[in-house]
Amino acid sequence: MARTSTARTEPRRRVRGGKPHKSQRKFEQRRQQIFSGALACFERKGYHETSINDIAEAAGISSGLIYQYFNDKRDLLFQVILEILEAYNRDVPKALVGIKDPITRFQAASIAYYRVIDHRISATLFAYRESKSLDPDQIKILKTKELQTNQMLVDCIQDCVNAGYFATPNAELASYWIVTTAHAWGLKNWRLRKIVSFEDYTRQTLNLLMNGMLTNLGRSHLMGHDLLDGRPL
Amino acid sequence: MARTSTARTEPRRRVRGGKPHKSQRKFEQRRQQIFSGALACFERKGYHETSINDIAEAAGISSGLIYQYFNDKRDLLFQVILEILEAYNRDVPKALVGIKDPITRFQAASIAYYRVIDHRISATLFAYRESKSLDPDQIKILKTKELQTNQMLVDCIQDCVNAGYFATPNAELASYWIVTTAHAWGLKNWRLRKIVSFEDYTRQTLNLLMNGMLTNLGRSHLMGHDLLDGRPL
Amino acid sequence: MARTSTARTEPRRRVRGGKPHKSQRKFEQRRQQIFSGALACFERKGYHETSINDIAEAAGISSGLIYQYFNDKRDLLFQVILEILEAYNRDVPKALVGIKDPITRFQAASIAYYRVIDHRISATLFAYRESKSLDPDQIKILKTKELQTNQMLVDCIQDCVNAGYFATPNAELASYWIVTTAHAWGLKNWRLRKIVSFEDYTRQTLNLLMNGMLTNLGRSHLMGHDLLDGRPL
Amino acid sequence: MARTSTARTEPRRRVRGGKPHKSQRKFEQRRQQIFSGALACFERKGYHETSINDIAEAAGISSGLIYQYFNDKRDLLFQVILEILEAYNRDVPKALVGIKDPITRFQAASIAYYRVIDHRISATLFAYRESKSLDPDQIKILKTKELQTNQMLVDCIQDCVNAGYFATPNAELASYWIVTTAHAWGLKNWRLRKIVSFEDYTRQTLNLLMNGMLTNLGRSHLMGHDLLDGRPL
DNA sequence: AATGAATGAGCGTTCATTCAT
DNA sequence: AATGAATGAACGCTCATTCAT
Repeated sequence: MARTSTARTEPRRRVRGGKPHKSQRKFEQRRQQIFSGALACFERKGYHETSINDIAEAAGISSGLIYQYFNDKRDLLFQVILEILEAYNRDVPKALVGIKDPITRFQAASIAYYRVIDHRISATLFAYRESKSLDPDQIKILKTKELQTNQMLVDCIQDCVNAGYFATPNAELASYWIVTTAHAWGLKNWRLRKIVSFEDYTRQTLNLLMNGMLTNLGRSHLMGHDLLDGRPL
Repeated sequence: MARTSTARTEPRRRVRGGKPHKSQRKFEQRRQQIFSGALACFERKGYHETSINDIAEAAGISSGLIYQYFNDKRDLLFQVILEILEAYNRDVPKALVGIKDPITRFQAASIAYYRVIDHRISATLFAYRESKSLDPDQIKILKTKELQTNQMLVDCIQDCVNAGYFATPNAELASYWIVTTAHAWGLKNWRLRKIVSFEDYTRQTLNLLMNGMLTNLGRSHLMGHDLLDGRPL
Repeated sequence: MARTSTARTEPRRRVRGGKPHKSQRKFEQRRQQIFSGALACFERKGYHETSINDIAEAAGISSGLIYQYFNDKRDLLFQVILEILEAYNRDVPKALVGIKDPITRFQAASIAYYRVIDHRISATLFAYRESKSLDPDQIKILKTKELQTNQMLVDCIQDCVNAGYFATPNAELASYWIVTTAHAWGLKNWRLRKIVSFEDYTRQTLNLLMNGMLTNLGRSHLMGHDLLDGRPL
Repeated sequence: MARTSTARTEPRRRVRGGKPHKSQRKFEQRRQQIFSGALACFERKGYHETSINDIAEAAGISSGLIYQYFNDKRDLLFQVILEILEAYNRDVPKALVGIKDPITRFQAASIAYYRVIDHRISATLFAYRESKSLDPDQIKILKTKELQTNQMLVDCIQDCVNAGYFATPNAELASYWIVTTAHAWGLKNWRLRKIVSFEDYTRQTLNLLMNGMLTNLGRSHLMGHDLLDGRPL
């Protein structure tokens, strides 16, 4: 009866030993439906103010059905936040495909990170706000996921350091400068968007950060193919 | 039942036209008691998970009494967050007293800002998380309050720009670099504290940001009295 | 959050560290009110078919209040059954006050036992039916309580055996003959009451059981003061 | 939605005028499957705690299919209890086949009754517990069924009385002594099995009861072929 | 000023039952 | 014949808020 506080991910159907669905397709579709409904509600009203019925309504289904796809409301919250973080994890590497030059890779990764935040500002805010409501095991998973994303930035920075382009004593700290300023675009968007455009914010902030990290070698290496020079980002 | 969406601040006693307190002193004391209890609970468990009874118990009073000092639970939340922001507003100016040099003022203000965050990390996290639960009017007030604090930084930066020490096209954006990296120390403290000390974080991050803003004039002016050079911050 | 499956008895108020009630009297009164309402509902409709709202209504209070006196519905069930068993425990000893003769004591105890069942037939049925719904710890407590009551009968029987009046190899088994025939009056009352009166049932059944246990000494000792001889029981 | 309070027994297929089954055999097989699953669940967890899905899973079929064999969950409960009572009805007569002597018949019937309870203790407990959940019409049917079984004992006793072996004013009451003590073996098994074996319980209890009923004629008639004398029951 | 008993709306969750496939 | 996805009413329980004391 008592649920141990493990970070359950599987929908109940599976858990309870039911057979797999006839149609995995239909199953995933429904899941997405609920996901979208839940995300929309959570973003708008927050986790606690959203009732299961709100979600059901937003998803166009009955409330009971949700429990065939998610263990409980908290599980749904977890899944939704996880999905947001995984989107980060998916988008950043995509931006690096085919890019060889270390500094360009760093710039591309950073811009991608800024962009993914910009595209999902309210989802990002929501993830910041509501993670606290999860149980410790789930939070640990989210943190791990976040560190994975950050690691991609850390790797880019370390490559620049190894190539002699960046001089920064702590690559992970440096990665947090990117992460932090990206998130800041979301967290303080209510004000920032009134004083700079997304492009300007990205350009100026990245320039500032790179300025502080570049060696002379890096600075001269960069000339001619700085991603931040070209007009459209 | 129906809540009008005014950002009520006054305790009910006043509102209802009751007589003034025999002892304003006693009144403030009680208020503080409730404040402290509420903040402690909110930080630990979050707003929604905290019940009025939790707060009453933490404050050592009865639950009913809370309603003589605050209109409702949300009002209490509002006051508590307001108090946190006001602490920022109080501490930063204190650090500037007697300092004349623009760059030193900027550094002192920034360090003060970092420090106030560091001293109240969980309160800061809490304010970030729970502001969403307030009603629009209350949120507007908080934003105004936040802009006031930021304005102090903006002013410092603008003074540096005017003196020819900083070259930065947008002083408010620059102030956000301070604000967001300071907040980041709180928001990502779970990870950052494992890779840098508060002092190192502050020193390195401020150095980075200044590096990108200083003019040559500023750079030479700074020599000899850079707050970030002396060992203890 | 997760409640461990201990057999809680105390009302929540006390448990949660609240201060004791101003008026213990009022508290007990309310508790009794809920008790009576719950027992009435449980007897009539069974535990599962009874909703908390049914009980609240029967008790003339609001549903929420129940949770200030009982931990949950199951706790209420437990308390109610416990109360029933304790009534057995109270009534049987009363019947023995001042009686010295072993056989008379045995008869008096048995009659008392039969009587207490007869007076609370539906409560007895209810206890039989619903104990299964309790958690193991609570069931253990009930079993202990039941054994305490039985022990009084065992003692009476053993005294008779020691005095040479009864010859029965197993006093506890013999006590169960009393207990089960008494319970049978409740369990099969729907039929038994159509073929014998309570008095006749008691008289005939006890006579039968004693017949099988009495020694010749016991039989002659009994003459002249057999409780089962006098007309009114 | 509105349930008419008839004691429906027939599976829906029949009711709705569907064609007869290709294979009555298959039909009965399925029915048994569901029966077994339901009984297993009901005994272990009780009626209310068992969900239709539990039963479906235990029976290895889908939940929907149950409704082609039973009207609703209550109907299934009814059938299962009915089946338990019918097992009593089947087993007791079997024990009497070929036996002529009245007292021996009585003994054989009684032992058979004790035995059938012993073999299905948890089913017996379950029937006691859950009958309350049925509707009045269904309960009436169960009572009738129970009286039928009892009647076999009554007949045996009456035969003994008619033959002058037993002196007991009320044969049905006497039959209840058997029934009651047999059921007691189930109801109080948690304790009784710790103080006597099934054989000892049966032997001692039956001896006790017979002692009280036998006439001198009966007593001398019994000599030499008392079923309770031989070692193995 | 202070208490805490009392309320009752509202929540998350379950599950018997239906029905399209 | 058989499935299991879908429904939605109903439950146990919580807690902000009120108010008699």
